[in-house]
Amino acid sequence: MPVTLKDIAQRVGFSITTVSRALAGYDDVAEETRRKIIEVAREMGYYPSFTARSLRRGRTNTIGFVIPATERYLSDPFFLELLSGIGDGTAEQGFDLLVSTCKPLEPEERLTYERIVRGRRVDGMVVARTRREDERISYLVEEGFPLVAFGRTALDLDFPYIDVDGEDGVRQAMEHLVSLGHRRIGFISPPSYLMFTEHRLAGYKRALEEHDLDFDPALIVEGDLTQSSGYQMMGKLLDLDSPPTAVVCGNDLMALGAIGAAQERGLTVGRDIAIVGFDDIPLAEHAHPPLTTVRQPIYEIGHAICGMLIQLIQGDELAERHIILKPELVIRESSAGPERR
Amino acid sequence: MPVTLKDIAQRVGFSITTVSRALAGYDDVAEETRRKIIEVAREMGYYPSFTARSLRRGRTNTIGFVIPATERYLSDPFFLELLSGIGDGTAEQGFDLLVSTCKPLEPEERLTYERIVRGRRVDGMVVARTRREDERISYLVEEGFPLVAFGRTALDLDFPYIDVDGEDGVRQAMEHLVSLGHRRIGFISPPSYLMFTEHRLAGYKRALEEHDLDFDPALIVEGDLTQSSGYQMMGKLLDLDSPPTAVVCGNDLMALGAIGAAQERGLTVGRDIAIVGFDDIPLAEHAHPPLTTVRQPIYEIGHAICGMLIQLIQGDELAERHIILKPELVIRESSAGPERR
DNA sequence: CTTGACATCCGAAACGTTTTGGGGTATAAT
DNA sequence: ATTATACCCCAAAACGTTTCGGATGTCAAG
Repeated sequence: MPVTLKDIAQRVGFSITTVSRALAGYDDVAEETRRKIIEVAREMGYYPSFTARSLRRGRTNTIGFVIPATERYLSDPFFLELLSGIGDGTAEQGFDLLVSTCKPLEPEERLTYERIVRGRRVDGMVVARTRREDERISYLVEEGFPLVAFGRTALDLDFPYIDVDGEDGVRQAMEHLVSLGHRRIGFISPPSYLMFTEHRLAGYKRALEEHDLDFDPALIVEGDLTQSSGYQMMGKLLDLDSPPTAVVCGNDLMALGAIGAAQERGLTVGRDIAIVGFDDIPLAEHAHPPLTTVRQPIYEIGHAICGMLIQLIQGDELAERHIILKPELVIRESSAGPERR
Repeated sequence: MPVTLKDIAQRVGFSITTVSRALAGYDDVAEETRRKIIEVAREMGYYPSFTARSLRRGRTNTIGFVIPATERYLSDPFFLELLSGIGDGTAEQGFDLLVSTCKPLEPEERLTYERIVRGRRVDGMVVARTRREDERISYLVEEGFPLVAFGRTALDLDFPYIDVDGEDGVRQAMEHLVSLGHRRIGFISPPSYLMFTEHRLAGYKRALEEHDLDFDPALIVEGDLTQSSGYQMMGKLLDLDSPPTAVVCGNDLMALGAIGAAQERGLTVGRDIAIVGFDDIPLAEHAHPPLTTVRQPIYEIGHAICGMLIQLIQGDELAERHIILKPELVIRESSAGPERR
């Protein structure tokens, strides 16, 4: 029972074409007629049918985003912040956002993408948490489907992305720790299949080299980006015969877990041990102690990705197809020198 | 250039109708023909057009969810968990999920709903964080649009919802604190326009009465559900001439902020002061100290809401239109008696 | 009086699917 | 030989837009 163009046409006594063109603002309809049509349309509560319009135009004005949910209880605020950046970006341009969640790396992930892409459900996709060999990206590129990614890959494919220079970020964190006097610095790494792991690890290693510090494999442990894995991995590091005096974590959530583990062993974080995160999620600032971390502007990146994607969809050329942002070290109280001990 | 039924029809030499019916599994097409059609369809990579199908069927197989984002940097893991519950629920039933974010209470919120509902963009809506006079719900009910809410309202309207018994939850928390020996208990309230605030506050007041404790308005402060407001409000409580020995918070995020504020003043949470949250987000368990909180099964509720909504959309009757779940108090280390001081 | 220009309007096709209401052709029953 | 009965197939309409290519009427210029 929704009102259609036909209903309006009948009521005003003009054709469907004229009604459509009047509402669309074409200049080949008389002012008088347009006024009348607009009035009746409003009066009858007309609202164009999204599906009919999409079918005709061959565009859905919708973009898709599949959240790679590693756990059942998706908890990383990273995604929420990214989501709100993307959401605001789409809304501003009159687009909608289709969201799915899907476990990464599983065959069902491919099916999710196929369903969305092949069904022409959306006009473009956002891909986040890129992987070294990212099947999602190779699939989309192969299909010639518009996408913009948050992150790079190791693939030899050209696709538009925004990324943060993780190597530089971790290097900054390391500089900071070294300047505080730390010599044994641990690293709680993200899963190795993720592309940014490689960058962050490279930053860690480069900083060691630059300061002539030994590389000790025992100081590198791999978590899965959850708080509880940060907690566990920190436990492992602290149980070493010669534990680190500072630890850099692959993301803030793991850093929060690491803080918990350290505190549980009676250590005062920021005095007895330094802990640094990555992301600067809202929780970091208000953690206890406030977390020193490498800030990446997640919301802004989501917003910018949206802008690029919509440009692509509209057939425009992108001014920059590859954007790499420098992150910023935010020093708070979770990091301090070992000498205070 | 996507493959359509027409393309297949041309290739196999049957009509579009027959191709459609073969693929849809009707029994009035010969086995031999069906085999052939299915084979060719797969070979050509046929995938039905979502828009065409939606237009014809008058259904989009999509449900909508507008996240009421109070801040720019949406950070409450509550929504992420709810989102994954809803997302999994929709995916399981072959539905899609359309997500928007919108500041609550602003006129633009109404427009967002209108755009989605009037454009017949989705088949039903999920409404979360219900308010006392919830304009979103009155609008949807008025339009006769399918919805299921997470939470009740003060409106005299019948609509399906799932809610958690917040009064009972806070009462349980209070029982726990009183049994530990606390007599001055503070309450960091959620914003008063939210419906669940009323319930949780009622639980607080009822517990006071049941234990003949004085009601002191100074012990009630109102936050906005963010961590930083929890931090600020806790500061206010601790600055009182006679500060509380225990504090119940309207949600976990505020509780985490409250913990930070207490610790900053040199208090050991769980010994010098007891703090209790509400929600049991993943962060709560791994907080330092682990947070005593009232658990509501957010993911499961999201999942169940989805199930109800899809039933409604399919025209089925709901077994239960109003579900109220009892929450469960999870006792961890952030709460202990005042006597240890 | 014809021509052209301009201002308004509209029929019909198209987007890709689903469904309705048959139609044709065998084979089996009468 | 006729009728019934499966069985298999299809044309056409419909969902609600947008757009292409005119059609019509008016009026001024030639």
